[in-house]
This record gives sequence, C-alpha cells and structure tokens, in this order.
Amino acid sequence: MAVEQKAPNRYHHGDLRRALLAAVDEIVRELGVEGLSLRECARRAGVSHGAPAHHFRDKRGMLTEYATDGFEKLLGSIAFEFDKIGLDDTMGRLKAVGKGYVNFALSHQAQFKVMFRSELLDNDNERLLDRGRQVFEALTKSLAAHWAATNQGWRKENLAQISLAWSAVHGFAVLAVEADLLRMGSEGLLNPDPDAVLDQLMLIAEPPGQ
Amino acid sequence: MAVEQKAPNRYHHGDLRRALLAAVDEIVRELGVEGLSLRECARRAGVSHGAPAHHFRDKRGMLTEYATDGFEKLLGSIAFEFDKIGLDDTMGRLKAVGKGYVNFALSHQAQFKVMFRSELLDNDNERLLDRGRQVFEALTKSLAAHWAATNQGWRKENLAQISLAWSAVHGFAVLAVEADLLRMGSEGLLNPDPDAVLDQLMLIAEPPGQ
DNA sequence: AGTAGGTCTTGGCGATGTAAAGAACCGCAC
DNA sequence: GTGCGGTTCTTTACATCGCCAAGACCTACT
Repeated sequence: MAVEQKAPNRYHHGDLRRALLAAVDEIVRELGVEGLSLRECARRAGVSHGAPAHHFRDKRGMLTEYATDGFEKLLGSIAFEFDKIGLDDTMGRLKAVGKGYVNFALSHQAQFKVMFRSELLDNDNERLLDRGRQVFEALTKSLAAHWAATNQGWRKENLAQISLAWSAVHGFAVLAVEADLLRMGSEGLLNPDPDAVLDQLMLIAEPPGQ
Repeated sequence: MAVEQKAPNRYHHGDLRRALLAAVDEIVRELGVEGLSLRECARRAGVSHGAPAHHFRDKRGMLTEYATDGFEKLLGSIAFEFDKIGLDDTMGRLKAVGKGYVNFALSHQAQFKVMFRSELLDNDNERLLDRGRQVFEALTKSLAAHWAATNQGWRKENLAQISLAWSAVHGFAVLAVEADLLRMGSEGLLNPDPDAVLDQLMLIAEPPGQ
C-alpha cells in the first residue's frame, strides 16, 4: 500500500483516507510512532495539513484506524496458519495461533508496536475492541478444543494456563520486536527460534504427569 | 518522592535533579508518557523551562534516567522476594524472580511502561544497559541453579525454556499493566491470579516426563 | 577579593495538534 | 441545465512543545 500523492492540479485527492494510512505505515516504519505527525502524513499525501481531520477526527483517531487494520492483518495471519492444519489436529491448531501471532509481529513490527500502545488509541472504538476480542478467542477456542479432544475436561488450572499461553505468546512477540530490549538482557544469548519456544509452550497444554 | 518546588526568592533550586525526576513520575502517572513535557516538569519544580537541560541533556536523557531508576527498583523488588526464600529452595527462588518482576510492574505501572519504550530512551546508556542485564541474569542464574540442583544437566531445550520463561514473565507483566488491552481480549475472563500463572510457568523448569 | 564554572532565566526558532472560516468540488432535485 | 447542500480540501491562527544561545546569578575555590 503505497502513499498516493494528490495530483497537483486536482482539488480532491480521490482516496485520501487510504493514502493517509499508507503514510502512517511508511512513517512509523521509518521513524517510529514518536516520529509520526499528522502534518507529515498530509505532506506525503500531497495535501494540506488540515485535510486529515475530515477522515480521522484527530491523531488518536488516525492511529486507532491504523491499529485496527493491524488487528485484522493479525487475524489473517492466524487464519493463514490454520489453513495448513487439519481440524482434528488440535495441538497443531494451537501452535498455529502462536505461529500466526509471532509471524505477524515479526513481519509488521512497527504496526504491531502501535497496536498495543493503548494510550495512543481510542480504546472505546467498537471495531478495535471487536478485532482484539477475536484474536483472543482464536487462542482460547483452540485451547478448549484441544482439551476437549484429549478428554482432559475442565481443570482448575486451565484459567491460569490460558493466561500463561497468552502472556508467553504476546511476551515473546514483544521481546522479538523490541530488539534493543533483547540487547539489554542477552547480548546474543537470547536469539531464540520461535518454533522451539512454541514447542516448549505447548507442553503446558498437556495433561499433567505425562 | 514528591516534587519539591523551588523557593520563589531563591535562585538555586538545591535538588532540581531529584525534583524533576519526581515530576516525571507524577506526570507520567497522571497523563502517560505522551502527556509528558520538559516544560511541564520545569513548571512543577518551580523552575524555568530551560533549567532541565543542565541536568539531563534533553528529554530523552531525562527519560533514560527515569527508566534506569525503574530498573533499579525492579532489581530491588526481585531482591526483596529472594530474601524470603532459602538459597537451597531453587524452585522458590525461580518463582521469586517472576513474583518480583510482576509485583514491580503492578506497583509502578507508569514507570514500567516507560522502561520498555526503547524508542524514547538512550539505549547506549551504560547504566541502563547494565541494570537491564542484571534483571535478565537474575532469571537465567536462578534457572541454571535449579537445573543444577535437580541434576538435569544442560539439555538442548534449555535455551528455548529460558526464552519462554522470559517471554511469559514479561508478557504477563505487560498484559497486566495494559488494562485496556486485557479489556479487548477478555472482559473479565482473563483476570488471573499472578501466583497461579507463575505456578503453571514453573512446570517448564521441571525435567520432562514426570 | 576576584574569578572560573555550574545553575538558572530569558527570548527566540521551527514544528506540532487542533479549531474555525472560507474555497472548490460533487451529486442530486428540479 | 441549473441551483444548492454537503463534503473535501485550504488557509489562517493559536497555544504548546523541544531545543538553542546569550546572559544573569550564585557558589566555591584560589
């Protein structure tokens, strides 16, 4: 999605909304969220600095759209992994959630970071909330399906296991994306293969005492 | 640490550095990092807007100090948990790291968020790097001690396990601090007891097939 | 006492987000 | 087609911000 400039002679842009979101992505990749400004977005779209206000109320509104778009891509990434796995392979599907999540984070690092900067977003936005919920449900439903398939029933640890799985997948993605953060802790020690880490994580979904 | 105003008649503040860091904390709690400005810090310390530059080179420098201070408190929190556990209880010490980490995140949410916003910080700062390293080492050393004590030796999964533990603890803290984020996924479902989640996490440190 | 150096003030610069008012354009009713 | 309402975009203005440079003030040391 490239930033489409407005033709200089024309008054209307044509697809300013798209162009602005493309500009957001471009800038956030180049400079991070701190480097993002409404005016620069407008500039890249070849439009005056007041124009964006008609499509997104303000900066927060614009970032909220950008984040929501990210969640939809994230859902797509999980769906992509699902498609490779048979419905009966509940363990495989469980791992697919983690894979889709981590893959998205790694391939859209800048956007991923924005998605979880709740101070920057309108957290009451319906679409944003909905997409977030869907991601969470992909995880919980896959876990539940696996437990059902392995006849484990519902045990009291399950709630904590859901939290742990959610924490680990998100935490891994965050750490992978924050390269400087890894630098701090590890200096090369911690340069893990996502697959191996996910395999370890899967163990918590197994019945105890195996 | 309260923000100490400069006495209006005096020319020197006396302890401006401390006062500014206190102001940072105050503002970040109230408004988040986005709401932070050098000028507002100066105002709260009763000092002109140019004054902070002499103590921290610029905004990034100020935030770096604030973050470093946070890492030191985090180390303190882990040490506090360690003190309650005997040296021979390697499992207890392992859990203590997670507890100290999560406790700090929960009791200093605003500061915790800043600490991991690497785009805002001077990531080459020696003290910052050092304190970060120390936190990571608290985890890895405790894991290594536990493995040594349980005669497991070094297995090839250990690296992935370290990553997983680090991811899970950090991820859990992040999710706990980002309340709005939890709202998205859970709406009450995911309001976990840190202790229960840590217990689940501890299982990965055990030898396989138990 | 005098001076060097650190602390703080002041004023100014360019940039930002938001608001309000006006210009250009589109589509629809007539 | 013509006129008109609503939308998209421009323009101007304002308060605030980070940073810089010049100067005033104070402390400490010789």
